[in-house]
Amino acid sequence: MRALIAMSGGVDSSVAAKQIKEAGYECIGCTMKLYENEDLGISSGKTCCSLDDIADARAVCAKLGMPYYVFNFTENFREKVIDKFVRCYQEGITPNPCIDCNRYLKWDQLYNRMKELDCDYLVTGHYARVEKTENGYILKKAKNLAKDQTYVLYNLTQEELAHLLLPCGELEDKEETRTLAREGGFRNSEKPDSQDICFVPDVDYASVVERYSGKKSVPGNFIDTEGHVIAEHKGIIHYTIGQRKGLGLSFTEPHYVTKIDPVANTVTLGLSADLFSTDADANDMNWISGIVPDHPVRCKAKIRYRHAEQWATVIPTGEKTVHVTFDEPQRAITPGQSLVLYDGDICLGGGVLIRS
RNA sequence: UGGGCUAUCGCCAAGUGGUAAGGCACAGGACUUUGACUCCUGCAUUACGCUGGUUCGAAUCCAGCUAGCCCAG
Repeated sequence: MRALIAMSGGVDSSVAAKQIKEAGYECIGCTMKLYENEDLGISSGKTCCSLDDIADARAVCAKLGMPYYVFNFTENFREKVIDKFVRCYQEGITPNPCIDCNRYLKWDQLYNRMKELDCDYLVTGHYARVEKTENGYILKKAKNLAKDQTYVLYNLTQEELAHLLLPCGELEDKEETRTLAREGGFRNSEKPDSQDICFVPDVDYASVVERYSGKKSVPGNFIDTEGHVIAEHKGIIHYTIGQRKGLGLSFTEPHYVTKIDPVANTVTLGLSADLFSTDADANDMNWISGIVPDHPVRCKAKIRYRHAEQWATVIPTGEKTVHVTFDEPQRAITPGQSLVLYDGDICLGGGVLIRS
């Protein structure tokens, strides 16, 4: 059996490679080059495909005795991830580029490369598990629940799951991951976990939006829930629902962004209590089973990566759309973020929240 | 230029003789493969509009000045 291993240069995917190699697969390592680091002024550290990262991945492959390739996916990444990222912010919604990157790069581009290279499986360092049941494949949470990443994998299909191996899903905790990396003698065994948006050099995503779009954000009005103008904002790309910091305004109590109107170019500010609601709609829905339920589904749901899943009732309203009603009001349900559904430790699928 | 009120950190605001609460904002950190949220830490060191006075001791009492607001003009 042949496996193509997607390696970021980080610890997790390096350990994934080690596990698969030791399991007896014929392995090929690869890294997707997603953007020109030089353009963004990125040197190393917290990204997933800087020159240093590629060197790390290459070194691990050499250690494991497997061939290694770098695939240039910069065009695809720009089109499917960055362009969409920019467009979303300009429309006043808040994208999750990691989900798009997985969907369009890993599950589309890389999956095709796997086939072209005559491999049977694609391997990544994600913390999640794939299992085969009598009713098909299921996506399960990782054993290491603290690192579970099923949230960003909800777009997987039966066909893709059939050719996907996620060895990190079986690891108990991060220390086990690092121990395996040390055993392998990997030079990146102590490398910090990645975080932040890989193509945003510092925390300033807004300047990336401005640079890629070539448009300066246009200041507009902060308004209160009654519509009264309070002050001027820097442009809607700087805000997201539920945001408190960076408003530059002081009141007797904390204020949060409760609404963004791209047409009027206004940002509504309200109190924490104004952020809670029970209902939302999502589109672009993917049911991992491949079957759209013909009845309401009782399950748990998350509305952001780091959100404790909550009980909800999900009603399919079309092939690709659902309406969700949470048992308890949820804070800052944000258009552009993903709604992901769970039945116990099984990820049922998910979609993208839209303005209601 | 008659009367009244108010002047404390960027903003709001406690404090009424005993040696400057708190909230917001801001900064740094933690958390985190998205944006947020959250949490932690820091943030007026003789300083409380200015100048004097009373007092062992004042932001807190007194006087004058200055500024702003309000009501009469």
